[in-house]
Amino acid sequence: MKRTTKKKSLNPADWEIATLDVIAHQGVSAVAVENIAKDLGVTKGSFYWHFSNRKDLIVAALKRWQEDDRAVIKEKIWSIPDAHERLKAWFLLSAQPLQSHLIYATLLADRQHDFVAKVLKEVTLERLAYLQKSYQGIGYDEARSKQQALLSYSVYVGYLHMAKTLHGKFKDSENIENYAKYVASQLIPG
Amino acid sequence: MKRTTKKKSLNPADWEIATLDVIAHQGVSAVAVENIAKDLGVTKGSFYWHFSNRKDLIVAALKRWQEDDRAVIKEKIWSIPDAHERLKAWFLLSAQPLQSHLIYATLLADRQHDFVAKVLKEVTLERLAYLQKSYQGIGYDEARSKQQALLSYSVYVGYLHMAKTLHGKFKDSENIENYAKYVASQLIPG
DNA sequence: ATTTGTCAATACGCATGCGTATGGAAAATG
DNA sequence: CATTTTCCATACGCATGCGTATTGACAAAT
Repeated sequence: MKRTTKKKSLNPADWEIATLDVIAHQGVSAVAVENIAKDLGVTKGSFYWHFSNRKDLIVAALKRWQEDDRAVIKEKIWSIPDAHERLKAWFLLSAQPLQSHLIYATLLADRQHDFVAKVLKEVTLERLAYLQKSYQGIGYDEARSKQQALLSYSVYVGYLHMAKTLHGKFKDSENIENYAKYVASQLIPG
Repeated sequence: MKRTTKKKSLNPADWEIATLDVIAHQGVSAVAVENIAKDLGVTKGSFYWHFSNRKDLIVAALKRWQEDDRAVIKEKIWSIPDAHERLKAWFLLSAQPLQSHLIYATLLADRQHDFVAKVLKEVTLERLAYLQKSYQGIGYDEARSKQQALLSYSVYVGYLHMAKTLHGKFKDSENIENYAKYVASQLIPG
């Protein structure tokens, strides 16, 4: 995955983006300084000018992911005023092949590292909170909307893994579309 | 985690069990020959007498897990004749703190290794099949029971991750019991 | 034009962890 | 008993990958 060398000089963001690419497809433990350097067309001499060590790189990359994800949710989900429609939009978004989902799925895998666990917990709680709020918006009381949010979010997480585990028996978009509709019909009343 | 030295000599099964313990709590990539040897109170000189290499050990351990899990399902789930009750029993079993679930969750994480992916796919398809069969047993047609099985199984997988990710905000068994009942009520008709 | 700052190449040290080679002790076998 | 088998310890080679040290090239500033 060589980059087109349109820029003469790298900045931290370049490294973070390349790192997220590795995380999305191979997981955190596959983040190797020298390999990413090769992807970027340089050697690690460059890396240690921009970052102090490997952990710093990963933390910075995850922060970037977290912020980007937050922005997408804000724009694509919270812009929808009606709670019912908002929930439907969320389920639809969840089934879309975005890198953000891949990253989330691999982070679930690499929880051993405490800095991963930290980000993961933050993101998860945040997402549960807005799901819960949406369910309250369609009339569920607090306790029920909490449970329902957890249930719906579990479906999301589970789906991510199913998609990876069963790839081949699953990926054709016809079925996915169907399934997404079915899930929404089961988890959103009315 | 030192073993009580009641036995003078080790066999492959001892290594496999110790390996599953590591996998359950730290993942496949944490399986290090020398560490497990230390857990068992020997050195790796012993290991390479019983196994040819690290991969063989992991594959053997996973095979053991797969067979044990199959046995549990056969005994605790398929022994129930009524499909409705059987599904309820499955949801209950899923919420129980068994090592088998931990292992499954970490395997989802360590899919990079193709031998892990292989086992994972087998087990998942098998479980989906019996879930589907149970849903057909309560009257769902084939297409619907397939989707419903996928949905229910996603909830299971998602729950495993939620439990780990949110541990602390989640673990008290009162809530888990409640949540399990709620999930069952949502995913089993009647 | 010289100096300074920015970015990168190369070479090295070092830890980890797999696999091998070899030898030894204890138990089974004759 | 002697000898073979079984099981394990020790010591080594080797690859990978992180981090450091040193040097260099090119651009911007003065």
